Amino acid sequence: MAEPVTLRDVAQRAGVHPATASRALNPETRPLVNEETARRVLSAAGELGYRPNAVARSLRTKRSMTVGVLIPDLRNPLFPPIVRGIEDRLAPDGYVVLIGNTDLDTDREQMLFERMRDRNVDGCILTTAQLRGSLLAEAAQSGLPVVLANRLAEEYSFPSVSVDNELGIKMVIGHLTELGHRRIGYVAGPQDVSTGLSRYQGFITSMEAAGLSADPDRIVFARAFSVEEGRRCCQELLASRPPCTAIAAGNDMLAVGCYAALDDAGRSCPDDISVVGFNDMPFVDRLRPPLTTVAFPHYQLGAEAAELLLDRMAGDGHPVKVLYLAPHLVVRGSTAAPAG
Amino acid sequence: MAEPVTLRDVAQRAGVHPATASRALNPETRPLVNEETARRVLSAAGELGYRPNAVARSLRTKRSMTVGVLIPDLRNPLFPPIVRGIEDRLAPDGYVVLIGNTDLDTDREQMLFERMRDRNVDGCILTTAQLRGSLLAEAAQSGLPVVLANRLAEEYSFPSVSVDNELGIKMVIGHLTELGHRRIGYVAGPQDVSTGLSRYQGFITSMEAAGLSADPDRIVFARAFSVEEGRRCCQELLASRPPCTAIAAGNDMLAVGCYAALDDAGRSCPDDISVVGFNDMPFVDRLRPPLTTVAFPHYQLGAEAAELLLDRMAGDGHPVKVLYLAPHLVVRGSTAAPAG
DNA sequence: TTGTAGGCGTTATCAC
DNA sequence: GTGATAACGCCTACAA
Repeated sequence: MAEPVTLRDVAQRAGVHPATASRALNPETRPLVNEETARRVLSAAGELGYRPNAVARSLRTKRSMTVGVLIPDLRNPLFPPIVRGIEDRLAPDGYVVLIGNTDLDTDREQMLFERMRDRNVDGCILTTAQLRGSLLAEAAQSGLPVVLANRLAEEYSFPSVSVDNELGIKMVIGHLTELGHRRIGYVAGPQDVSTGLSRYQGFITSMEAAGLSADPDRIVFARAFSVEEGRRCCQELLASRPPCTAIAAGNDMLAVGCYAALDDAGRSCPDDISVVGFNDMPFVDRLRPPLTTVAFPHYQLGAEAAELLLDRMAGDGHPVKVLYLAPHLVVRGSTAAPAG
Repeated sequence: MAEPVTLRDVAQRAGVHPATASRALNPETRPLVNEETARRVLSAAGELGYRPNAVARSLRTKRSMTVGVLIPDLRNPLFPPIVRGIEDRLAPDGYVVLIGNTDLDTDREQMLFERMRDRNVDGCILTTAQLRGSLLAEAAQSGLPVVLANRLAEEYSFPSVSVDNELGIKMVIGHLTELGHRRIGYVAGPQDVSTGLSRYQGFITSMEAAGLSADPDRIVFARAFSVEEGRRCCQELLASRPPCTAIAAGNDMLAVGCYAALDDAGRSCPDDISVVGFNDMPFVDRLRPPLTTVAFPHYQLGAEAAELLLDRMAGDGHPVKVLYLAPHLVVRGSTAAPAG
């Protein structure tokens, strides 16, 4: 196959000691070595096709130039742009991304986090942490640089980037009430995840602020941010009396589930019932009907999280930053004035 | 912060030599050590919360329990299920996944592949290789276990999993001709990628087999598998005379682009023009109109690729396997009989 | 400016 | 069955 070229090989060819070769090859220490010598080393390295062994370097320097990214499920269209934003911000600095899907399963989260730590990652971006899971405790205690993306922690202080969920929901309720809706149902996401909780709280607050009752009969809790759960919850809502004229969903996946339930029940959106989502996932503008939803810049959220992580890893004692991205409402075809 | 527990710490606490502790901790070599001693070591490790340092181990053993996955762009909904399938198949065996988005850019491909090799990955899954790019040459020469997913190599022999693209296109043409279409346009994907090329070839072959002419005026080549390119190509097709009554697209992204171009032009799908995609990406069943397309099991494709890679990494001299998954046509609302 | 030496945490190969 | 030793490839005081 192929014989790996090591620093010794380069040094030998350049006629210098490996230590000198190391210094010449490393931009940081290059000034320490004679220009001419450095040139010889560099060209020897080039000719041999030398690539430093990142593992050996990592063992020595305690830096792996690798970061871990934990997400619930890549198949949720919300996450690909976030991951992409992370990678794009990190790649120019030489980092590479380890990815792990957790399914919001505590054990799996734990396992993946440990595997990443074992591999000496320089930092982690979590979009996955349960509000009070042991993962956050472990992360905090480990001293590993950790940044939260699209999530907030209750009890620990991590840098984070997220959306102003309350504000987003407020926009949703504002839009629906303007259209004339009064009986608004809510499909809430899991309450042990910060996005689920804060949007739910935002719903309650906004409804009350609008002088409407957040009737518990018109609130259903999904066990996961999934299409299937959205469908189930919507079915329940359809049975409530008097019926809702609009449904707000904790995220777009749940909203798509509502579409499915409405189809099943032979109800039309928005003629019979309006539906609003949250996230503005890719392609929801092309659903039938196009989904009215709360948008925020996903890619940028990832990029910002990466930026925070870089700060953190540089360890310049920056204070812990908590960033909020502004949401905005995108009105499309899934909302209309109530029928009556 | 936290003091990392090393093998020496465990050994010391168990009152044995580090080498013995190592043997006791490793299932493979445990039989070599006294049961009682092993027990002591294990419990010492447990009490201290010992986790072996994967980097050090990797330096020594030349295995990193890490595999690299290169894809064009995670934001193309085709890839998340594939990546997920890969991870799920690999995780039980202790592997972790490094991911890289290449945008089909040769330099970026190269860079990411090298970074992964530097980190001593045990293998790579490529869904991204240009047909004749230097990446494949480098991969072949490196001796690193490499598997192709959703791609085929022209000049090298790699294990691979892909769809039978010719067959898929044949189904598309069969469906359209049955509906009565004769003037069928084609939005071809990039020809330097195997999926683009084989589907294009399949189109030509199928058209001829159906006794139709594959008129060059009704074939447009996209420079990328993107919505934007699909839109552009469809615009061109709309200008051809006599006009097509149906458009087949090289993949779903291009088909979505066709939707956009039709919207722009005020043409209706399927009333004015039928559109067919390829891939059955998630959510295309919920587009407006639901997209008729060629489906295949994405998740399973990833899982199979991972399986092939595991074989390869085990190095049991298996012959090179080339796997094809059967496609099937999913007829939805975007196709209908031609207007006239 | 360059060479020497030691060690990062493991595991493999010896001896005992 | 266990301990000693060396080495994986690199970096970095320190000495020259």
